[in-house]
Amino acid sequence: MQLSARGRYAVMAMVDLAARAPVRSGASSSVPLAEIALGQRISLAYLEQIFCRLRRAGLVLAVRGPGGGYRLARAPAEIAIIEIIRGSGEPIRTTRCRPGGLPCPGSSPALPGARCRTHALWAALGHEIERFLGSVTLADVLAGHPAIPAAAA
Amino acid sequence: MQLSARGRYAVMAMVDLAARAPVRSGASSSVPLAEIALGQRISLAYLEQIFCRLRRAGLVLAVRGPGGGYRLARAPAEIAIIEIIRGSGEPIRTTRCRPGGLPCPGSSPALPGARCRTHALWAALGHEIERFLGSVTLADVLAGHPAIPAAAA
DNA sequence: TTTTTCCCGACCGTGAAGGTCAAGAATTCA
DNA sequence: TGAATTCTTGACCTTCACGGTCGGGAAAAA
Repeated sequence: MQLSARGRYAVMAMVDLAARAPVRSGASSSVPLAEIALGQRISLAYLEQIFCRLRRAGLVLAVRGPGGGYRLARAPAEIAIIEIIRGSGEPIRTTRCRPGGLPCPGSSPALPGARCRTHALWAALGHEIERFLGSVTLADVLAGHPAIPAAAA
Repeated sequence: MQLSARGRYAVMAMVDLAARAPVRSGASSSVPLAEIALGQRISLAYLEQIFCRLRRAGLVLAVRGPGGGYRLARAPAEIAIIEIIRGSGEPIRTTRCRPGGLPCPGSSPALPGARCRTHALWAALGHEIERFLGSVTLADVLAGHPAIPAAAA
């Protein structure tokens, strides 16, 4: 059970972006990737890949040319962490069962729906993860109390 | 974010073992791995690796020789899924931050505790996953309603 | 003493994660 | 206009851990 670097980097970079944006002079100015790469110690080339996906997911806006960079497409409080992880192309995979009602690899033919006995468990785990990451926003992380909603739940 | 095969196989095999045990004639008889391997379509050699770990974790008991095999060390209701996953040696890794209070790779020196801003988020996610998997037992999965405690929470 | 089963370390191939490179396109400023 | 800056994109490469095999052993029962 592990989170890959891409999803983690994506969230780290978005947090960094959100943190830098308000400091700028202009209200709607953008932050170049080079700055974030430096701050988060992520290679610029790799970060470009990630932001390309985030842009296509509609989470950030790109501005080219001198003085350009990236901006959040929405307010930090309106962006859930799950959106960033999904937007980065990182899948939440808890099963390897085939989709579309096909029988799971380990299922016995006698079982109802040809689902393996553990299928519901993995599905529930996936939902639980998505529920949690959907309940935390960029603003929460920035404010430094992302654990609160989880502990309270 | 994905669960590796080892942890998943471990749980599948334990469920299978728990399901087969009551069917046996003797009350405390054991199930040979070959049977489980066949039922779950997992290679016997790989399954042996996994059960070796589960045994060392104290989750199953091994009996050698003809008529031997494995038995659950405890009642299904007393075995939480998280124990199986931990016992199989699968780590729940949501961060890559260095342990022991060392600064996270991406942390800015100005941040308190030299923790990256997303550290608390990943830690909370890890706790959430462990909480869920700790709330479901082998008996729940066998009974077929492992999703209930999650949905209710 | 043979069979069955667990025990365990060594080994290996593959796929995907993680990361680099290079060429290009849009935009701004001098 | 042209040069600098920054995003855009696809192709490419490298490493490594996962998933899996192999082979020899040891215990226990028949």
